[in-house]
Amino acid sequence: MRVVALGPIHGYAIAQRIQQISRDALQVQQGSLYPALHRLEYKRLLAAKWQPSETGRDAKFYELTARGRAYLITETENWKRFTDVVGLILKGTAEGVL
Amino acid sequence: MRVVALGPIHGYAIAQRIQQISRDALQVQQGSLYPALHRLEYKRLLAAKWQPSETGRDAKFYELTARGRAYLITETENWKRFTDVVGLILKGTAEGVL
DNA sequence: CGCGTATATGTAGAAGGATGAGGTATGAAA
DNA sequence: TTTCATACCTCATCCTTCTACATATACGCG
Repeated sequence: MRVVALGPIHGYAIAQRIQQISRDALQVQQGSLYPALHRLEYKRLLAAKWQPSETGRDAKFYELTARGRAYLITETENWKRFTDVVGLILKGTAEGVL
Repeated sequence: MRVVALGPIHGYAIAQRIQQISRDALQVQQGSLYPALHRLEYKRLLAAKWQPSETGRDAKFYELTARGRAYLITETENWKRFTDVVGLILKGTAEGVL
């Protein structure tokens, strides 16, 4: 969703973008990506329309809906809280053993 | 596993510890915790023995094995790499939109 | 003594999502 | 013309989580 927030983009390009940003550290499998996009569309967090892509072929471009934007913000905060807490546990909260 | 790394501890106490460290932000359900401990024990990442707990009752105390210690270290690094990359994407890699 | 509460472990069923494999189709280049 | 990159999709399987339930013991209180 964060990638889609940068502007309308189709699924295949999302995967490339993530791989590129993460310098190949993260790759989203197509078998995960497309169902996920369908779920987000079904929940009306994303909206899709068919348009010719850069290569001239038709592709399904996704955009954030208003709900999607709100959802992304709150979930980003949740993600930060969650990883902060996990970080606390992994660091051992100053009791540094290991 | 990181909590177990602090010293032998039984399942119930692990849940309390995590909840305490996270100031109630994270609570591990018993239905997730016990099967997870069983899986880790099966994979020989944890070892268990029955001992009387602080309250006098018998409880199953878990400890990291050598494999568990190694596993924890590499997985902690993986976790850091993963969350760093997700952080990059969520921040938009300096293209700051949203 | 009986009762409730905190302690302590576990299982079962349903639901959700990732994975790996496979399938389809098009446009461009070799 | 065959191969490659693009672009979409589905399916079976596995793994994990969640909720709910089930069991049992120690301790304090009235």
